Amino acid sequence: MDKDKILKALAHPVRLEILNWLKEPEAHFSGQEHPLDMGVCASQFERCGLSQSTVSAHLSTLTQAGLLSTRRIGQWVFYKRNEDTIAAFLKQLSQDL
Amino acid sequence: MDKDKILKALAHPVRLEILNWLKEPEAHFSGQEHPLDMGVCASQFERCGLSQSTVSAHLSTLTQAGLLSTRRIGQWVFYKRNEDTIAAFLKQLSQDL
DNA sequence: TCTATATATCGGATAAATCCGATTTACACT
DNA sequence: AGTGTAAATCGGATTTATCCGATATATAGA
Repeated sequence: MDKDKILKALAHPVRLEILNWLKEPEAHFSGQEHPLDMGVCASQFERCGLSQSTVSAHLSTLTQAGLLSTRRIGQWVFYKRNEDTIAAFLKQLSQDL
Repeated sequence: MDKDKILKALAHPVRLEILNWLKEPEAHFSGQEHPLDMGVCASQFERCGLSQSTVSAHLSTLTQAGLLSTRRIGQWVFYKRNEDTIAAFLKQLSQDL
């Protein structure tokens, strides 16, 4: 749990938005072809208005920070929030900050 | 309370360190000439190893984000944590994140 | 008013982050 | 093997952040 890395990952509005969308996948990604319990497909996040490569980089930043977990199924990669890490981070921040 | 601004302000280890030092001024700034209940004098933070101008900029970033409050007394500027904003930020982050 | 000290701001160099289009890699299906 | 789709990576342009030394501003006191 790298606090500095997580804080850097959170310091961008689009990445915050992605995390926020993933709190309620049903509310934001109901149109997805695949069942939502697999996670949300990477391409779905291009709705933020950025290019595929940029979105991929943001997803990577969040994943590297431990905030998202990924699962490849076939040619797709599905993303979910890593609630354990998020909770641990919030707990530590509440103590440290 | 600008959450994005605060997250950006927290995304630097030196600024986190400054906030951390200010949690216990007695423990870290006992050598200060002025009474600590005024706050901690700006120059004290140069112990992070950065130049005066850079430290001033970091303090400004934290202040602009609302995380620090300042008080000028004579030629000195004293800094304190703004616990209200910090608590409000943590509360909102716990809800939003 | 002159000098000394503390802090803020300016100018500019370097480093890091952000973004895109193009390419590569990974996988599925003929 | 060959094609199609999804995602990651590369190369490079632009922007933003970080940092310093030098200068400007603010205050204190002789």
